[in-house]
Amino acid sequence: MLELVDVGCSPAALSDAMSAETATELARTLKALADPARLRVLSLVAGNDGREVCACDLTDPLGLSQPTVSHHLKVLVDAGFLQRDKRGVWAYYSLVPGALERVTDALPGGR
Amino acid sequence: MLELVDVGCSPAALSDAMSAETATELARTLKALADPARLRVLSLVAGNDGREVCACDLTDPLGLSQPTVSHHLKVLVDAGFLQRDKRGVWAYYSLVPGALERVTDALPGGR
DNA sequence: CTGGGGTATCGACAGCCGTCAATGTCCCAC
DNA sequence: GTGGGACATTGACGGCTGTCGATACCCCAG
Repeated sequence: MLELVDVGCSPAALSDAMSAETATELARTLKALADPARLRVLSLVAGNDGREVCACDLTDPLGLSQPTVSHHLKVLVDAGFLQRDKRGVWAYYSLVPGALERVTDALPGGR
Repeated sequence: MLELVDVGCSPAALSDAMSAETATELARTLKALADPARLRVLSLVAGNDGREVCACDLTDPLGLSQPTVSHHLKVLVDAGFLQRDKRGVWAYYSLVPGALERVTDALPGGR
């Protein structure tokens, strides 16, 4: 007999996947990045060489209403990408150092 | 008088943001990554040291139905992260080299 | 050719998300 | 204290998205 069947598909031959919890966590962080408006916010803040950016500076270049900008800022703060510093009437935002690097390192194949 | 008003907020002092088109494009790519199931798929494929992974190997570790897995694979292929090689009845998937690096480089502050 | 099995597609449905107008909150100027 | 302005929150709405069952496609074995 000796049926050396070449299956062409060897199930269960996979090394362990990223755990479901890790994947969910990372996905939540990536969702915070996966929006044009938020990417532009980060770009604006990052483009200012670490200087803080006032919320009032953002609604014009983004072309969005003030509540919408505020919403996006909150998402980025909650995700750990931005930090808020409210001084008096104004709110200043700046990058959290290393936040983006931490995400790219957590990606599959990310070192 | 000499009112040296310190405004505390200097609008329009921002360098140019990422263009709306670039942001939309990058956001679309990131959306493809921002899902637990898809991250685990990439992790499974990447964890196999470049060897191809058969679609039939994926539905079990993911705990999802076959159509759903097929859907996620299509999203990852369309986004340029995976390439499909259908040989006979089976479909083999492998990483597109450099796809992930290209995304991380496009991120704000992503040099 | 016929049957069987691996994949892809379709249709439907629930839940999430981005957006805005309206409103609330809080701090400063007067 | 009173008014105004900057920012946050709420509520509502349309659109997108992940999921599944059902079904179609397609290749190989016999």
